[in-house]
Amino acid sequence: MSEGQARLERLMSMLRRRGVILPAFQIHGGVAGLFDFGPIGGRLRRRLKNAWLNHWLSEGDIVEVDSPTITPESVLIASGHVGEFNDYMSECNNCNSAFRSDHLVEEHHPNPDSLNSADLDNIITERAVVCPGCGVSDWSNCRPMNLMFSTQIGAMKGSRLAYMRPETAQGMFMLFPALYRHFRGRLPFGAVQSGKGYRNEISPRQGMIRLREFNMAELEYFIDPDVHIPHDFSPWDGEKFHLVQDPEFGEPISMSPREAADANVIRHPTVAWFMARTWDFLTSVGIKPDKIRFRQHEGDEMAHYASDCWDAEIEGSYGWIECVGIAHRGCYDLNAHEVATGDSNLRAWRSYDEPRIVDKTILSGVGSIIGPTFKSQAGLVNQALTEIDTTSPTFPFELTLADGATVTIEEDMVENKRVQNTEHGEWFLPHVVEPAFGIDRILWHILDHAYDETEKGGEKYTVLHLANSIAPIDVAILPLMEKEGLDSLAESVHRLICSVPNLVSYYDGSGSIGRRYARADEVGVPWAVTIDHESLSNSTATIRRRDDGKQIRVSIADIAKLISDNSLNQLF
RNA sequence: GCGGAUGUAGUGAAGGGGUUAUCACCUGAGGUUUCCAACCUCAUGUCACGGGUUCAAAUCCCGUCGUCCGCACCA
Repeated sequence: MSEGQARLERLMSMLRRRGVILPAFQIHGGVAGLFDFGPIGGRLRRRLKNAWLNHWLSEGDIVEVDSPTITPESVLIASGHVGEFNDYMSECNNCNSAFRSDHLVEEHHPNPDSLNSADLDNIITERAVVCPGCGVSDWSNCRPMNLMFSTQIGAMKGSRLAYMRPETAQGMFMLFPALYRHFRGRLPFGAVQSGKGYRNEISPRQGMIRLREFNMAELEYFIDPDVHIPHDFSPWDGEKFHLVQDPEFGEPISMSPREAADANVIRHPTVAWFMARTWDFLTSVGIKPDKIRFRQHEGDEMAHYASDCWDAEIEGSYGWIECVGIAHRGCYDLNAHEVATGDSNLRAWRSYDEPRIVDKTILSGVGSIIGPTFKSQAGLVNQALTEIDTTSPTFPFELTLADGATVTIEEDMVENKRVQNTEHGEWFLPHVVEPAFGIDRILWHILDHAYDETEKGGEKYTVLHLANSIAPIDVAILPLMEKEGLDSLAESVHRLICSVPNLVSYYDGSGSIGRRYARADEVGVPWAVTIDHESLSNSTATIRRRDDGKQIRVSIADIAKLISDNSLNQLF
């Protein structure tokens, strides 16, 4: 076993032992890909999610929403997830490799995605498709592999097929009309949502990296594609981001976000801006800057909805792992839901600078002829006539109606008509830039980067260097000994600190003082207050800094304030 | 799904047809200790589940479930 793997195992043992992250349902045998967050981990994740939420809410034009995890099938059909996730798999009976059936028939069918399982099996058999692995043509029947968890809403006959959401984004698209009203029709604006997402992985591996139920935090930022947003890139002018471009466009390069946007390495400035803000977030919660890179998706790995996508990848024990996807989704989703539902509220209004007087000539059906000729179809014919481009067709011509029927239009059935309209603006589909964060993956890398195995007095010593802002416990309260009133004073300090909202302390009185410092260091408690005899006489206590063990003496009454306003470091 | 490995206290490991299943660390209580995993005494807690063989199964056999590693899959 490599040293890296050995370190990984020691880290995971520690996380289990100390109640940070544990395999779920262990007494029932456990389930791969599902984890519990214990007393330390639960708090850590809460702090991380809060940090994420505050990071985006501080922008001022972004709001928080929350939508259901159970999602009706039709939503996910419209979004493309049902099609994308309902892949058929064929297995080679010779070498037991499994492949996507539609990939196997790609050369024999123009649109393999549209085929059902029987068609796929037929083509594979008739064309004697050979196994890419072993070259033999001996296939099992294909089976659907749905990566979404399905369920029903309601019972029995009245039930409706649904899935556990594979992403939170669709919920935010459903809320677009409410968001649009909330912001009184002014783009750009955004919405964030953090919550659970589900994916029924065939075989989850790599611990926290591939989960079946995971915490995601997504932001949908709605923009007018025709309006240039003047992003301020100056905060990052001194930073060089590690950008791995699609090889088609160029070599990996180091650039500030401003340079990358100007040079069109990042194609949309809003995408560049979100990449920069993502970098801010990751570094603020303790991800090491030199272990972050942005990698552009290559054309063939782009998700079905994305038109340009950059992943923030973080390097850790499993190599470079995608932790954030920043995608320019265009108007894909709003358009898809508009088409699926016919709902007209998924658009935004764009006023023209000047009202436009549109003067045009259109083909108009002559009612006295259209009516008797087409009878019940007459309405559809008139409708279709207004939609054709030309005003001077050659007669007679075939006209296709909305219901698919075709009719023949003679010259005497139509006449040219001049109409004049004043248009003050237009309804358009906003575009969306979506940064999507994998909270669990980020959390894992925070732990991975913070986990420091050092030596102390010839013994192994581990410290978790968590950022103060996300440390699950703010301070440990330790009586030097549990006697002579030191213990009761320490208990009261502990309760005092816990009574302050958003401050968490823990009391530890067992074992030598050094052991208790070690216990606190191992789970990343940044501060340790020690109550000693001097505390009894003058109400002061020592406070120890985790990362260097240095101590200063402060008034007990000041401790809560010093920790909550993060000003302690200035006293050292 | 396939192949291989595997399942023993909170963690990490040893062992094994026989009556109290072992070790270290950890945890708890007491003692000691005036600031960095000290020491002493004591204590809690374990053989994945189900069936079979047997006088006796944690051990052997069968099955199930789970986990890990490869293959494949991974918007």
